[in-house]
Amino acid sequence: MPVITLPDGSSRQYPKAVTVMDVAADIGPGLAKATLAGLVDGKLVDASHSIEQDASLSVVTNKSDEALPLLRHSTAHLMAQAVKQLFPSAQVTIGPVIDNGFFYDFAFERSFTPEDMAAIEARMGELVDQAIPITRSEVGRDEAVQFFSKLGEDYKPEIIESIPGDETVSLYEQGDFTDLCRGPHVPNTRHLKAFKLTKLAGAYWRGDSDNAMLQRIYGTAFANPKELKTHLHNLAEAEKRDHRRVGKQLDLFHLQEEAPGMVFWHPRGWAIYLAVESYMREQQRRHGYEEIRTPQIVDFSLWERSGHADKFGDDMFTVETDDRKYAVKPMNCPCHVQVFNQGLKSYRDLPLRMSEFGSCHRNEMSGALHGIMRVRAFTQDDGHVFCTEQQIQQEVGEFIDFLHAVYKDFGFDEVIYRLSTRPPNRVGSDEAWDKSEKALAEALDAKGLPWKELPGEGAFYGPKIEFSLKDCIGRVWQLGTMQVDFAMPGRLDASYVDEHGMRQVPVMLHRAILGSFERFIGILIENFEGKLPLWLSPVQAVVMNITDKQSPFVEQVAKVLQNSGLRAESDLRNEKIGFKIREWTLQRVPYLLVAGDREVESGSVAVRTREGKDLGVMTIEELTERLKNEVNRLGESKTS
RNA sequence: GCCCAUAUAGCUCAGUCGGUAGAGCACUUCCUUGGUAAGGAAGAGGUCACCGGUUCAAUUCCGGUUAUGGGCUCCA
Repeated sequence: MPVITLPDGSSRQYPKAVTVMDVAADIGPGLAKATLAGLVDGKLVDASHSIEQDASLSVVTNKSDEALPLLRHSTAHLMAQAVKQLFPSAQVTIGPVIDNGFFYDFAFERSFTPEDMAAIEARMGELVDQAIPITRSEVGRDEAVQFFSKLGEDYKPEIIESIPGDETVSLYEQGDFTDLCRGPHVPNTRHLKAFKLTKLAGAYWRGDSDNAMLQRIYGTAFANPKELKTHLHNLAEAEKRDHRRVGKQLDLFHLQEEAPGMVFWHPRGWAIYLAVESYMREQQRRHGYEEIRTPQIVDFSLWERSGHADKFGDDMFTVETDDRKYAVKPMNCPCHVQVFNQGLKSYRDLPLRMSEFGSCHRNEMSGALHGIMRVRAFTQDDGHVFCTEQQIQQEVGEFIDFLHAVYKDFGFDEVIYRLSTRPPNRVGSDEAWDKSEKALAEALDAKGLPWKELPGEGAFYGPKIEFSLKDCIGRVWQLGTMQVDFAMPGRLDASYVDEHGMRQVPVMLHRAILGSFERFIGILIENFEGKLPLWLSPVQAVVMNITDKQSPFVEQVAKVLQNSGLRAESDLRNEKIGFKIREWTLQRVPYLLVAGDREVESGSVAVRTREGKDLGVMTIEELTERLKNEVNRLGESKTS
């Protein structure tokens, strides 16, 4: 006699076990029709789930928070059913829900085409119209393996093998299609009425590049067509922020075939770069870093000693002369150890902080390149701290504060924290790894930051904290990093004299805040849609005349602003003021300054912001003062 | 590197069922001197990414290369 408690606090008693759907029907036929699943004691279950004992129940309809993943998962099955009907020889593998949608991977003798995708989507629509019931059954493992083997499915048995022994194996059947699945699912295909297949891609079976390449179809689904439409619209809008698009519009940089993955910075893009660089230079100086500069090419033997050649040799650019082989440096750390090694260091010198805007080259795989976010030539805001084991925690803590202060100045607050721990392929003792992983985890916890562990993702010489941000369409990019390294200093013979006069090997912390200028500026552009705060804007103000009469005055104003250290330009073109305003607004110039006869008369300009706000008339002194103050306030002026 | 797609004027794109191409914006010149998101006219501008093949003829069809885009894998 289960008593079912509903979200409104009311309860209903039943003489025997009831399903979620029974209860929904008991409440009303309208609810039964809308029922997708149930939350029984907080656990999401099928509408057909039988409730044997007293429980709380919340009926899930497409208005519930739980509906979206459910709909997407069921839509993935729907897609698989359509694919199996259209391409019977395709084999099904996995089809999970992901952020904003789902995908399903198929093994098929050929690649799917965009036309196939349209056909699949059309068939999915037909299956929805057929209102096919979706039912769950639980089976034994052997039975399940046999079932899929008989169907000629090679991948499903492999998945069944990997299901933990104490978990039941369940199948979901909808018409002529049955899939292995944990569930839950919607009770009928008729509930799936707002979906779209979005892209085709290859994907390795089990994410391993040694395995077969499968055909992945991505899609998304929503509770109703209106939400789907909104989502697609938002996505299209977000793509307008793409740094490649904005970079072209604002004439910031370009890339070309002769130098794949290497940025040609144009004057305006370089102005941003320089603003970021001089800011970082000053910040690092204030945080006790000494800036250095090390060679661009270094004999290959150094990379052999550091261990990089072994692991990354194929990805390094090399330069060969008659009798020597050099590597174009892929990173700066071994060079920094060389600087550390000059002269005898005392424990009194530690922690010793070194920084370099280090230009690095890595021959990244062609498929990895992405605009200026993933390139082959980049400059890191690199830094290394040589310290003792006891100093690690303190240094890591200070670094995290430093990083936050910098991100705040750039207007970034949604940082993703991840701790990557020991990989299978590594150097250094387990004891050293234990210590360094613990040091990083404790530093994060001490700051109360939410972090996720990425097991096995650490560098070969040590664990690392990754500080990441999202781009315009939600892709996550690593910017900052803090890595503990017990290995490299020893390999490269770094040492200091401790308080007892004994030689000790220092610990080395590798760290970056921006990561690379290229990626950071890419993220910056997308974050602000090109509307950078004043201190980063490549052109901070444009002074324009209304007729030729004001030209000398306009040039004079531009000069005054330039002499105050502002990036100002004049626009004396024979164009109407409306045209100039439009052009410079589209160029995201923060301040548009107009001088007509009236302003010349009073030695002032009419000030308009790129947001279209009229700030009235200001004298040149007032204006200069205002702009300089705003520049000094840095990131507070975030506008997006 | 792997799977798929794409490559036409400076930019955004159209087009050619195989007969060497077009628009808008930008550019140049001229007219216009106009007060806050596009004033008007004329002109110039393309080995249709590159290399091969098929063909009387290839920008178009086929193959390869390179680059770019979306994923996968990788990311010291």
